[in-house]
Amino acid sequence: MTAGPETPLRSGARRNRDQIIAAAKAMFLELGPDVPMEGIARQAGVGVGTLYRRFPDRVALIRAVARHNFGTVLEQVRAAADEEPTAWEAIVRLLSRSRELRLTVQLALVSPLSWAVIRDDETTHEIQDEIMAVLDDLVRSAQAEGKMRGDVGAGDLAVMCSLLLRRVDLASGKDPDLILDRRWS
Amino acid sequence: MTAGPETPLRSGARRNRDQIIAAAKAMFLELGPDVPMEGIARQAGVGVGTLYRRFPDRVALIRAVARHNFGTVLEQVRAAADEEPTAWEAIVRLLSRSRELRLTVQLALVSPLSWAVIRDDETTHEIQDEIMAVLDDLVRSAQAEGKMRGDVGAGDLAVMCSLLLRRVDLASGKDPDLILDRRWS
Amino acid sequence: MTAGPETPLRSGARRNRDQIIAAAKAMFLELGPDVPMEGIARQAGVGVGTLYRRFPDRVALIRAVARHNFGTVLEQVRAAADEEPTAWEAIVRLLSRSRELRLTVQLALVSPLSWAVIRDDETTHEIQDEIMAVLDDLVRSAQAEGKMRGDVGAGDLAVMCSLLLRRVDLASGKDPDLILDRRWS
Amino acid sequence: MTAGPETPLRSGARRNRDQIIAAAKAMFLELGPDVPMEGIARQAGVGVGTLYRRFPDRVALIRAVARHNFGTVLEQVRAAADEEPTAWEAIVRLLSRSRELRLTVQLALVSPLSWAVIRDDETTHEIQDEIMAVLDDLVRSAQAEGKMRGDVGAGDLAVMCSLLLRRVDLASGKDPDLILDRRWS
DNA sequence: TATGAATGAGTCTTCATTCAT
DNA sequence: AATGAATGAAGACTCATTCAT
Repeated sequence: MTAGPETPLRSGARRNRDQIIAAAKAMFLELGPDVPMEGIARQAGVGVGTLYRRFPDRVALIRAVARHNFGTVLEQVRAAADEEPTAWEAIVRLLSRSRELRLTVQLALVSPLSWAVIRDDETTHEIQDEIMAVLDDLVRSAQAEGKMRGDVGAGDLAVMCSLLLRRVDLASGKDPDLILDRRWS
Repeated sequence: MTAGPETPLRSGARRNRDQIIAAAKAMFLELGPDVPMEGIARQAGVGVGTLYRRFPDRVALIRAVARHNFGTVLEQVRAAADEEPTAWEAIVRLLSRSRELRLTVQLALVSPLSWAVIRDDETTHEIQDEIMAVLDDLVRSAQAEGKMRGDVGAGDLAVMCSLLLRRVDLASGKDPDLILDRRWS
Repeated sequence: MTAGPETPLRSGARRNRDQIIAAAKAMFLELGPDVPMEGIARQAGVGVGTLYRRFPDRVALIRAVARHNFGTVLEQVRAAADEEPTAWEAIVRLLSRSRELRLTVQLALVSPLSWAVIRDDETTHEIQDEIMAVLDDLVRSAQAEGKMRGDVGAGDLAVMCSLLLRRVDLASGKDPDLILDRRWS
Repeated sequence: MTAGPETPLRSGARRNRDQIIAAAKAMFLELGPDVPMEGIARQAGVGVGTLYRRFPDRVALIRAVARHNFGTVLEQVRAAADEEPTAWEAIVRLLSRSRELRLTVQLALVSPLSWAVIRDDETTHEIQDEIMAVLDDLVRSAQAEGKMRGDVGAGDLAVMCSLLLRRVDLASGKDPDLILDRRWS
């Protein structure tokens, strides 16, 4: 018996977990990451107690949502790389049509708390690194395809993505400086 | 008596007001617009009561900070336009060196509340319009100078500034779409 | 299990609710309807949070106390009508010995806030109407018994009760005029 | 010179005082004796500072308003006694047409605080005693005139006025008992 | 294991009172 | 003497978190 007696319970628990993350993601986006935990629980169709059983506190929940978000972005990035005929088209698809990317970014920016949670979560970093690796490949391929200016990989894509996905601390005094001088000519 | 009839009261009150806005601006940036009002008051060196006398509630305070921020941006934009020898250099100076711009933007993005406050404040809109007017002039001049590609005015500058200064609602379903296709070639 | 599915939770909650209303009633009478909510909670033996869970704000609490008060008056009026041998004796019992009636009235008069709450609560009005219906019956019966002057029903009883139980607005300019002329001869 | 240099100032001060009392009386009636002092000051057309110069705290203000109210009632009672041809008519005029009386009463009942202030103010008591003295005379005269039942003086007039003007503590357990038994036959 | 009632610390906000001008 | 700005203590209310059922 590979499937023990716990399987149905596990799947119920899993459903709960997913519903909570989905509800939290939606409410974070709409109302910021300060929404009452009880509201999230209600939206997810569970009691607060259940929410707290899965996620010991708000930070844990934000972390889980962040991982989920970045995980989805990673999937989309890979899908684009796999499915589009050229690297260039993959990049265009990602940048112009990825709503997920923007939502993910928004969560990261939306509050000092969520920013800090993401900054400090190693698992999220790993996902971000995987995303960046795929993107780097894409950029290099696109340049090899002759579809992209040579200075873009470290420039614009960074402005649009790296800024968003990397741990750049906007509040710190250190400007990433956006490589702007080169760009506007 | 050199001073006008209300000068003594006004000057103290004015100083307080400025201190409160400065404190609020700093703390909003560092900790988000949810920082305890009492903390802001302490930082400003006044009692909570004084803070509430000037700004009936948090929204009023956020609004005042936003106006102040955008007002400073406007000053900087005008200063750059006036002081730099060419429009092009003015643009570069603004985009590469304006910390104020980034801070202003950050407040706008940092929470649903501040976003909504800015979106609904007519006075802020007027300042934003003035900023955009100066920027439009600069872009047109830079293009006349031959220093800027013709498609930039409506493109990149918009990506960097318009997105930031205009009332684009990131949370809405409608993508500004970022004119990306043209950009990456 | 003898108890129904919600009995355990409900019974504790119900007890809390009753304790809160009792505490509020007592403190409203002694200190007015402005007593700190926290004091009421303490008196009731619960935390403030519990108080607010049952009654979202002070108005809701005043309303609940008013309904409870008038409900008790209704019970007493009915009891008097049922238990006394004659209508006349029922009336005397009510007017001379009903402490509840006076306390109820006092809450209504004690502050503009409680006055307004009672004035606007339809449920309270319904209870008041039931009270008045029983009283009307009693007066008519007493007159039939020959124990009461014919002009009393619309006069003194109204002065004492109707003024108290009906929605007469003392603060308005319109005098109920108290049918005084007839009375003092 | 009987009128010293202070006379104009004194009269200004007196005007201030009167305005404050008038404003306080109006606002106590409308909003209860908890209205913000600053609101009273504004209504009176003076600064808070001035209000506090005249009345060191809220209790002093309530006391002053109470004295003023009862003083006006006394004037009206005397006027009625003087101007009406018979005691009976004076009584009818007072009870049926004295709006002042009701307002005065209402202030006394309206909150535990004002109740206590009136209960403890000797000056107010003296005014109340004068009022009662005039009323007693009127009742006795009316009875001599044969216009009033002999049991009224201690009964109804007490119910209507004494209850209102005397220091009966409604909240105490001791019922004045309203001499009801005799009344309803 | 899921639920939601209870708790109370943390914030917001008001307003009596003081005091510099 | 009049003014109204400043203060901070007090009270309202919310919500994260715990825990009995």
